Amino acid sequence: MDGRGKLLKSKQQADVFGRVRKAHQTEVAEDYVELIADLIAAQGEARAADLAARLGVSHATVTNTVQRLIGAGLVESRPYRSIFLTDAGKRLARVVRERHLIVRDFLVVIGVDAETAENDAEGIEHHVSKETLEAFVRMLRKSTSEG
Amino acid sequence: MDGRGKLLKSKQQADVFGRVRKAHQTEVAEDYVELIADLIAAQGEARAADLAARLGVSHATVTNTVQRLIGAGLVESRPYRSIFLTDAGKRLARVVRERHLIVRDFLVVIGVDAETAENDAEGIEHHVSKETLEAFVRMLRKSTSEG
DNA sequence: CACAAAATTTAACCTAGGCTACATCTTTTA
DNA sequence: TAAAAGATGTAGCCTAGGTTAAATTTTGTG
Repeated sequence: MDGRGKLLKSKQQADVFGRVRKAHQTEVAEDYVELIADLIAAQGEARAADLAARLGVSHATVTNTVQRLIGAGLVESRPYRSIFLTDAGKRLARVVRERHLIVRDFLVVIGVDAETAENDAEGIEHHVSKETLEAFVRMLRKSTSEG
Repeated sequence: MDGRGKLLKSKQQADVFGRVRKAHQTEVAEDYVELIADLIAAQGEARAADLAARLGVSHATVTNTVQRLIGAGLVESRPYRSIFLTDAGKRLARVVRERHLIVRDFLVVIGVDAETAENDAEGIEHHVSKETLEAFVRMLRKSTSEG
């Protein structure tokens, strides 16, 4: 417990915050794509109304965001029709889903209850680097081989 | 590895996303307050220019945000003078700093290198619930008593 | 002490991501 | 099949958090 030690250099610290800001910009895209994939898997299609209900936002907000995701090449949709993932969207969804499950299962393994793990994973997952995710996987494997 | 199982109920899932959105709104406040406290501790005062350099944003952005934090009762400042924390701001800074250190040290303990731990902690810390933080502390204690 | 440099404020603008209200299209059903 | 219900789109608005450029205040120095 040595505390934080000396301050980082300004530029270094600015890079850290910059990365976090950048992560924020991708979070919404990741959440939508993940949710669209889940809905398609569970119900055969993803409707804007379902997304709105599950995200807890208005359908107008969903329309806005879906337009941006179309622009980003992650999603396809024709007026008044349901929403599909492009190949890029499907790839992203797969990555996001795997990461989500790893974070959630990791939290459970260290003693967090299942519901809290699900909740916290939703916020944490977007900020977990490749290295940290690998550390999570190692812990998961260890717990499996032990228990 | 059972996957995610059935979909959550819409309302339940909306609550999860709602919590994450709410966390986002507090992140900037937490980052500023934490940084202001660090700067005061290290340099005796917190200037807008320092905040801007360390956050990697323009000084105009800092001015905007500081105005909002003043409105939120976390920060005090007179025109052209440096920035201080209110009592509420100091309390928040203490909580945020402790949580940050726990997350960072926890990541190190599970095998993440120090620099990545510092980077990821900055993003993760805002999304860690009390329960998960307690699980982190337990792991930290275990590693201390073991190693 | 005046003036240049540095810091801060202000103004005008942008995007993301929210909202409500209203218009329009689709689907269901009487 | 026509009207009601439900889903989607559109318009106009808001806040947070960014930007650059120009104005102002403070500070440091010749």
